[in-house]
Amino acid sequence: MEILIAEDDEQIANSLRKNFAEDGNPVMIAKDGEEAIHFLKSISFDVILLDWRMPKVSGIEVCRYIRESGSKVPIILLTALSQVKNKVEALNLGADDYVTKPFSFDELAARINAVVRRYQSNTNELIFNDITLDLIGRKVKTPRGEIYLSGKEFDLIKYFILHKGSIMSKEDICKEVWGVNFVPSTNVVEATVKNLRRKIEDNYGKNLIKSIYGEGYLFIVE
Amino acid sequence: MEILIAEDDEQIANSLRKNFAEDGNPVMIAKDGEEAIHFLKSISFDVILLDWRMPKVSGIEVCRYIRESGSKVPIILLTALSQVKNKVEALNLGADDYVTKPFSFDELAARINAVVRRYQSNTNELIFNDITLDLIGRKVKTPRGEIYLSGKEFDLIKYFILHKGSIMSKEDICKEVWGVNFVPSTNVVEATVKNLRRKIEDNYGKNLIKSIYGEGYLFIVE
DNA sequence: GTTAAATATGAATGAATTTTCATTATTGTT
DNA sequence: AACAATAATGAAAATTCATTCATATTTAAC
Repeated sequence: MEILIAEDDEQIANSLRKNFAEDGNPVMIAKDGEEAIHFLKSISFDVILLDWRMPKVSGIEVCRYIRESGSKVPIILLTALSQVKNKVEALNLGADDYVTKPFSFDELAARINAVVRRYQSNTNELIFNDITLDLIGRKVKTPRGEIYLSGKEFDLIKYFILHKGSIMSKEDICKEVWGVNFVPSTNVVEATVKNLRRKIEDNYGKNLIKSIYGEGYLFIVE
Repeated sequence: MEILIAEDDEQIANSLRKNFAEDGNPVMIAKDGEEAIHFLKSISFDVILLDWRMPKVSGIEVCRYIRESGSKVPIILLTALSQVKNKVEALNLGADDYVTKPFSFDELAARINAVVRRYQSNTNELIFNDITLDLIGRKVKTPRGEIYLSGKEFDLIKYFILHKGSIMSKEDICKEVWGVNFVPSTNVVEATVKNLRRKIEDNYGKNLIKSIYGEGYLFIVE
């Protein structure tokens, strides 16, 4: 989980970085709001922690900037200001949570999990590496352009990405993609996999769907 | 916004009810966790406030019950327990926020707005009267059963519901449903409207799509 | 290496959807 | 009421998609 921390107090920033690193989460630190906005223009994060008081551009202004740019990324304000009117202002501006210093790292981590969980469980995108499924528009986007998939192919790649990294039996795939009471007497599944493979490969260069002899398919995670 | 409050302290409960009522939000009060679960079985709320310590069933158990039943409704724990381990436990169980007593009503209201905003902005359903579009499953549900729509028909009814109550020109409909650079030389739009009308009428009894001579279509809101 | 089972593939079929088109019906205006 | 413009309709044509089938290739086990 990529985390952006905008915090001018080096001690706090480094302590957070250390804690997150222990949990295996890479952290990027911006020393003021201006730098945070600079990072945000080119990198996408899973959650953003903002100190309120920072040089140049304040956390609350960064928050406003993010929301005005249309992003829904989870934002947590992280500040010494404990007055109700500050909290209300931040939350109304689109922040997802507000934690006052000093705080416990465990609580912060739990709050981050809560907002990220909510964000991801309700998002309309399914992302795998640089392949993004737009679940509502039913489009597949990659840096190399859009992949045009038919309905069944889209359902199939969605199932694959949702179960990436583990072997999926053909029976289970069938149940989910073709419907509970559909028992194929032919090789529809294989045929659809074939077509999907071709389209991914055309766009992606390599194939991501591996066959496991006698067991099913595996969507590869590197 | 329908709010459920589970709180055994009558004074707190009534004070909250009064405050929410001033903002025009109807409130339902459960005096313990058991009653809260009872309400939840038949009524749907926009947000749920749970006291941790309550007779019979605790707030944290209600929270667990809600998440296990598959609901994603926003939940805020509202308690005197301020220890970090309690907060962490609640948030990890699926609560969206945790507010410790005593709290300011303004802050609580702002936190409610934050979680509800997040919840609603990312919902995958489009509801009109008793017609529900499942935007991801691309299904249309009504109390009289499911309506089976083809791709174009689904896109069209989605556009209609999003713009209900105002006249939609055929050019605008075309742009959105068929794509920006599609200029029909035939009456595709009318033909698709016809098919959609028939399917809605078969299920719904009456037609909801009105033609405005010379201007376009209007999806009726009573 | 052989073999049998499992999987992959290209082409053909069948079904559903989308679009077209000719005709009919409706609307607003005179 | 007559007219012209607009909209609705049924059926046909075109297209796309899902499925089937026959054949080829790959795999694991012997």
